[in-house]
Amino acid sequence: MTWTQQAQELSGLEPFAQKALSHLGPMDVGQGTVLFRPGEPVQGFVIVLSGRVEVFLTGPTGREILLYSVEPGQSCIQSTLGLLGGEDYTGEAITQSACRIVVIPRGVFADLMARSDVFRTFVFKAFAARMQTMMHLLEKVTFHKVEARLAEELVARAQEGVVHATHAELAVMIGSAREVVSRRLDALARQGVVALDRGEVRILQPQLLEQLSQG
Amino acid sequence: MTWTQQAQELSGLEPFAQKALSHLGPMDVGQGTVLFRPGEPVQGFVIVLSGRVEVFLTGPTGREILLYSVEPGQSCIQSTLGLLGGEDYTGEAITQSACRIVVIPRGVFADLMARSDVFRTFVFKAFAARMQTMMHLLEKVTFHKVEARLAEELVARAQEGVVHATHAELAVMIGSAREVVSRRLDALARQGVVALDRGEVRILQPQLLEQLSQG
DNA sequence: TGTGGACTGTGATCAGGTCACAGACAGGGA
DNA sequence: TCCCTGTCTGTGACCTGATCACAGTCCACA
Repeated sequence: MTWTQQAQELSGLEPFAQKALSHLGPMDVGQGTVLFRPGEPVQGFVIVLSGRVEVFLTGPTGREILLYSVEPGQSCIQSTLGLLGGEDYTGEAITQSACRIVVIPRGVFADLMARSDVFRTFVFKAFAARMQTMMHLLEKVTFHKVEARLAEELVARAQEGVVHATHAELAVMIGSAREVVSRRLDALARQGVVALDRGEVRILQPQLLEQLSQG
Repeated sequence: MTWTQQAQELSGLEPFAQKALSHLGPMDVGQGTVLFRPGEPVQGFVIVLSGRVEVFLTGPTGREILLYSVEPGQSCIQSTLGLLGGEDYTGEAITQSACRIVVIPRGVFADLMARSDVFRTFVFKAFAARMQTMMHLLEKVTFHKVEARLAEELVARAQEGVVHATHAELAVMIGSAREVVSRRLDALARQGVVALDRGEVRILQPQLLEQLSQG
């Protein structure tokens, strides 16, 4: 079985497309690897088979915001921008865990876009989804308060009622500053909504948090 | 001559695609018309032949931010999101002047995407460009100061050294509040960088403004 | 045991968003 | 001509959030 079967959305690929892709070997990259940086020319279209890649935008002061994370079976749409418009990356992609990825070079990408319905749909849907995500992110950053964004992020990231992340990491996720997150968390803790520990936030009142995330 | 020749990027369309599109009549809409609102289902793919359409994001408090404006020959990519991912609009599109537009319905759109290289490239490039714009917007709103954003906008909007816009309109363009813009403009005026009048800003020192826009 | 590095807490300061309201100006009607 | 109304602009007060400058605090590892 080739790697194309690992990505559900690509498992229905036409035989000729399967063949074109089967030549490309998946590559393994360790945690913390920088897949691309702002300003770099685009190498190819990236698909993540396992692990997770996070894409950040970095401001001139060094502050960062998480644009989106790429889960297994998804593609890193940033790379498409360059392939289509010829523009360089604006974001920075870092593997959040050890990852297995496939890089589809320009030529193969263009060919498949022209000939494979399945591949084209895959790319387009991913594109549309990311665009939607970006719009929502913009909306949140522009109009929502830090408290609401933080509450939403905590709810979203919780696994069995616990979020494993430092205040600095949470700040990046919601596009704020570490100190601000610390103070907000402190306030939430004093209200008994969460309990704090080094590197983790335990959610005590999920429904209240949910409510706060609405604004 | 059909309307497809009016949009440069579409003038090289394959004959069969030309034919498919020629059935669609352009329609004229007056200034201030709302083409779509957040939450509405997507009707089709919109191309602007003449005039200008502006797409806004509106916050719960009523504050707005200009996402992008659609110039003649460009398409409104918002509409593609729905056609691909099935999601509703999140933005609001308003004609900024009297416009002539074409709406390509779902079926025709899907067909052309599959069969016409030129059309597909057109859509994709537009998609990539908007995505890039959105990234830059997000970057500006998140990391840049109001002064820099305002300066940039003034430089970009100036026609013969004059920007015709109210403070409230400028605020929407840069995603800030009217009062803040008023105060900033006031400061710039006191420094002799601009001169203010009801509904217009005259730029006195463009090079200084340019400099401010860098941060 | 202590030491460096990562994580968290805290006060001060400034930019910017929001509210409330006061003028200022333009155009139209009496 | 004068008033009236709606739009545009100016201003003070107040609060949130970003930034800076530290001071603790905890952990891992030598």
